[in-house]
Amino acid sequence: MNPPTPPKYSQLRQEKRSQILAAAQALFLANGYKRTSMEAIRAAADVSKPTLYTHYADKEALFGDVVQATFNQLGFERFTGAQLETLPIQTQSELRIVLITFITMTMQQISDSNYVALLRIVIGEMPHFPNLMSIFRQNGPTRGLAIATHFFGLAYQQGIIKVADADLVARLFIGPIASYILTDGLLQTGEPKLPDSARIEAHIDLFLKAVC
Amino acid sequence: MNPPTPPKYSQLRQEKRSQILAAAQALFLANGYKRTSMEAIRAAADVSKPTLYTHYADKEALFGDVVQATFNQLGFERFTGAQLETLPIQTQSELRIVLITFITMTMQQISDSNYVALLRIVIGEMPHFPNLMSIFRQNGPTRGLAIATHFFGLAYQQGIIKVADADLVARLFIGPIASYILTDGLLQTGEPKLPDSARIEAHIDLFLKAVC
DNA sequence: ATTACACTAAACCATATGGTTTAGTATCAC
DNA sequence: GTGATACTAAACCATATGGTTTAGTGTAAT
Repeated sequence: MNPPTPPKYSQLRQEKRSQILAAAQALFLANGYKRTSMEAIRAAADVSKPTLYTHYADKEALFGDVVQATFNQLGFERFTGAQLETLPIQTQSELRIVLITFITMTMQQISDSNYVALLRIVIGEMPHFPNLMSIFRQNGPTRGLAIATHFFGLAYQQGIIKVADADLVARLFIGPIASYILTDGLLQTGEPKLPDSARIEAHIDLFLKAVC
Repeated sequence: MNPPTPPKYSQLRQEKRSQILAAAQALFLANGYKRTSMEAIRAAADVSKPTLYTHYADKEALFGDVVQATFNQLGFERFTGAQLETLPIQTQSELRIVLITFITMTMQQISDSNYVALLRIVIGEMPHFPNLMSIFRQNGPTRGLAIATHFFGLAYQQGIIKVADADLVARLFIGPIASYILTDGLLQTGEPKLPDSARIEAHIDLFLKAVC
């Protein structure tokens, strides 16, 4: 639909746009919404104010784009529910491997400082930007919980686990991750110290002992 | 040290102070730090600006007091580590009762909208107010985790549970609570729908099956 | 060459904000 | 009644902020 080589007009234009987005992302994630001024973004993007405002109608629009773009960068799409559904799990040892993979990947995301910064800001600004909620439902921990719930529902149907209440199981499984997000990510400013693989496996084994 | 009946001077003064604190609390919790102006606080407290500034040196000082005061109102001191230590737990059924109590009380706190609002703001402002971190270590979920860790360490020593790694056990136990805080409290704007007592007991039983 | 696109610098505007100062009032203690 | 305490209303100040307007520059396409 779009011409494969767009005219050079819009080429320059898109360069500017990505400059703006990058600058805004850095500033918003570092300082939050209210503490970031459009003038600061303009300066960091090395762009004039009229240009800035031709790309984004106002501050809110730019902020929304930053949130969405940051999510996309963090790679939440890698572990989709569809992928989980098609995984051929028949035995407990296969289940164990999938769960370890899931937790390990999630922990990697948490250890990304951009992730924690984004989470922090979204939590703080959610009451003032209602549309953030829907964005988060499709990307953040809420989505992870939904995926896990669906997954454990299937696992029960296949007889791999013995507890029918999928939401309960999912919360028991996701819970420790949530605790790391809370105590080591959000409620602390330094770099989080996350569990190593041995601790992750220990957690999985405890979990399996509970639900199998 | 203080006279039992303070002079009426300071009586008026303290009235004004509590008016200021109440107004500031309502506005900060509802709108956040940056979105709340000193003028708005002054107006809501029905107080003049000079009075406001004789009570609090600046906005930050007032904010700090609001955070601390809100914590005190939420009653975090009720369930201290000392209380947990002195509880006479020898059997699994006793353990079960204590854990149910712990979770039930914690869930009640979570269901307080002031609690979620405070958590939200503290998480958002923590990078800009480093001293908030220490306040939270002594009050919030971090403290809950520390208490639980200590508790399960003792439970293991007494042979009630069979897993030695107290932090691991504590995170498995606290985790589902953290997941509720995250998905139903912080990452959503409406009133959280929390688990009923049947679900809490189901969770405890799963947990006990894992660690006993 | 002219037109349209995209940008720039810089001034401008209205409003908000944290905080201070001025001038004056009511009350309690002596 | 005099002085100290504690307040008030209102003006004031410097700065910041979101957003717009003005006037002008460079460049690709026709």
